[in-house]
Amino acid sequence: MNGPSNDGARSVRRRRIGIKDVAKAAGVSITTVSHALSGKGRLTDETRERVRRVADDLGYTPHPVAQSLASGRTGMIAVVVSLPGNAPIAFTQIDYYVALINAATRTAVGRGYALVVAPSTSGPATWGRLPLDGVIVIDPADGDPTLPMIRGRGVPIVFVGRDPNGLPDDLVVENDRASATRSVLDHLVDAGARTVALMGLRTFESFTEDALAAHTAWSEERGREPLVHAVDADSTASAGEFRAGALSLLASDDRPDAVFCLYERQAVELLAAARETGVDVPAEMLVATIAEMGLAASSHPGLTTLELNQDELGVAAASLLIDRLEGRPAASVRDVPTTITIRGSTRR
Amino acid sequence: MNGPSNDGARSVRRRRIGIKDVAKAAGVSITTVSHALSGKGRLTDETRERVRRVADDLGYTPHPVAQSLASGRTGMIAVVVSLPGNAPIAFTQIDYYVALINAATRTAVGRGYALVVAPSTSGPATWGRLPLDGVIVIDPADGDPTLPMIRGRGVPIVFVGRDPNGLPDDLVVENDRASATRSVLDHLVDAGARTVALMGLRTFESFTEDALAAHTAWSEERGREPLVHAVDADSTASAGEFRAGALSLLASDDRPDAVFCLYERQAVELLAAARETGVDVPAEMLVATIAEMGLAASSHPGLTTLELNQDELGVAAASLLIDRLEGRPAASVRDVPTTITIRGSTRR
DNA sequence: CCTCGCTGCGAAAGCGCTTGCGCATCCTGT
DNA sequence: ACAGGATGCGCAAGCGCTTTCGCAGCGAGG
Repeated sequence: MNGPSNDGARSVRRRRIGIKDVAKAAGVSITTVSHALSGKGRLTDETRERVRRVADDLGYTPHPVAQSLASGRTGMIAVVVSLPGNAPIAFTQIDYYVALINAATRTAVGRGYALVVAPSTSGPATWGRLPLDGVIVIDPADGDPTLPMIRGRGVPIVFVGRDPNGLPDDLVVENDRASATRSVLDHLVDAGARTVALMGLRTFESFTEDALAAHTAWSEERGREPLVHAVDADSTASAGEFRAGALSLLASDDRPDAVFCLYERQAVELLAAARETGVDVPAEMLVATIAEMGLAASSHPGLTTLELNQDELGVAAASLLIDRLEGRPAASVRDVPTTITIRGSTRR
Repeated sequence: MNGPSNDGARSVRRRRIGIKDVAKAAGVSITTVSHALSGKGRLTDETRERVRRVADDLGYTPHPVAQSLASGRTGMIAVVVSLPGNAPIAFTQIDYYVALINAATRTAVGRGYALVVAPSTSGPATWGRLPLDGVIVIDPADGDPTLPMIRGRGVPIVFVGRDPNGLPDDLVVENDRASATRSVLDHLVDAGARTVALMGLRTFESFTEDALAAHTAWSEERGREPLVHAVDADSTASAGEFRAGALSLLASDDRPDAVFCLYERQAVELLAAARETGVDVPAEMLVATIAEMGLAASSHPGLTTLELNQDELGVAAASLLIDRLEGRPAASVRDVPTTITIRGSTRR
């Protein structure tokens, strides 16, 4: 912590030391300095090493902005969660997003990129200024006003989950929702269910739509009427709305004996509502949901969950984007497998 | 969305349109375009307006990197939470940080800056590349290896909470912890407490130290031995460690009849431990803590909390930094008041 | 009629780096 | 001994903007 201090008069503001200073000190050209530090060019190991040492001694760090302008690459990628701004819950509260972003961050840093998290509510002030090589958009929502801004940047984008209004050649990382949904429904039947309902939200995201379609097809294959109970709200739904939806399901005439909730908070409220109205889970009703918030393990009974494998999604998204940035060929769509974690809510 | 498409061969990758294109299209020099768009220089309103329209029509957006290099300002500030990397809990889980950062983001964006959140674990890859005008460091921790890196950038820094190893002229936004601590202790006495203990952690942060000192002084003024019960862990403590500390406090010979916990999770565990060992809160023991995680309102009984007013801290931090960046004179330290929210845990 | 100040605009010099290419020098094979 | 390639390094042209400064043109004051 005791840097150089014998710099004569107390420096009003010491000029940043640049590549020219290093060149002068090492007695070489700036080209050579640049090459020495970047590992490019043709230099003897001795020169390379000497330049590096001089640079270190001087405490030289390249000016990132100049570097970016000259090279055309910034080494920065942004990740944004496309949640409605008025959501009663920030994406930081949702384990699913946090884990996914952490995994993406580790991957990006490991490959020499910095990853910044942009607030979902960022406007042009952010999207216009950020010097980005690429963007990861998580759960692109229909009608999100920031999506056109991001697309307008003209940088490569990887979507985690398909953009409902996207182009066919978008780069996408996602789960195979159809088969994931079917695997849950199958599990419920295996666990003894006769009628399996799907609980979602009225305003469908692409995600919800896929699950719905899969449920419909699955039901029809079994010659059953698809039983869907959609709560009248979008994904910004409050606990109260979920609770009301749960109570209405429990009170309905054709109450199903198994429910697959597409939202974890929905399942939690269903559990609470069931306890309140004296419906026993899992004896009278099986409940499964998708792991999002990390609430499933600690609810009573524990909730069987469909795991989307966020870590793998995050790694895949970052890898796909960086491969693309570096011109490496890669498939434009990557499917990440899902798994089911069985807990008390579907164990009789 | 239907840009010019008569560019001969199908554009392999359409060249970004730059200031030169706008200048050509508007029949002026690039200087004039720059001036027109930035509102500087001497131009007739008519020219200004015309250039703006042309720029819009062409869909021109200035290249942020070039802009930064030329102007020397990037319009970006970073915020980082200085939490140990091995913390069992991410800062995104802590309401206090999330609210603070949100407030800072709103303030920054409102003043034309983009604010990026850097992972606390970021290394040189991030800190070297990010083109930053300034940094906000939240809760600088003693020995955090990223702090020197950030200081090394040479950009202005605002600390939320004082850096234990900081310089006297650091820009700091903080609460007056001494008086805040005293106000809580006073409240506990008002609520009927006779002996008030302070529960903290063995490895002290500057925050903890201030509270400790205040508690000691306060106790001595009342002619009492200061009762401190420090849990043997740092702020990365797990629930189990907090629980063990709580049990040991409850079992001690000179069990206090009021406790001020410096960490909210600590208070939650104390409540649980008290229930378990048959100590009634608030009848036999009053408990107060600092609002961090948003758990206080929903515990049983509700926890009386000291509110640090995160929103105001965030706004103040961003404002202070930006004032400094823009050369506006400002005090280097800003105190944000605290408030106490009284709940069941101190209401007899 | 000449000077002066003001107005509207553009030329050009950077900002601090990266990189294509050219120029010596040296080594190798014949 | 000499051509030809390999090697080590530097020149200079950018990257796309901002900003200083200078240059005309013009109206007004003396």
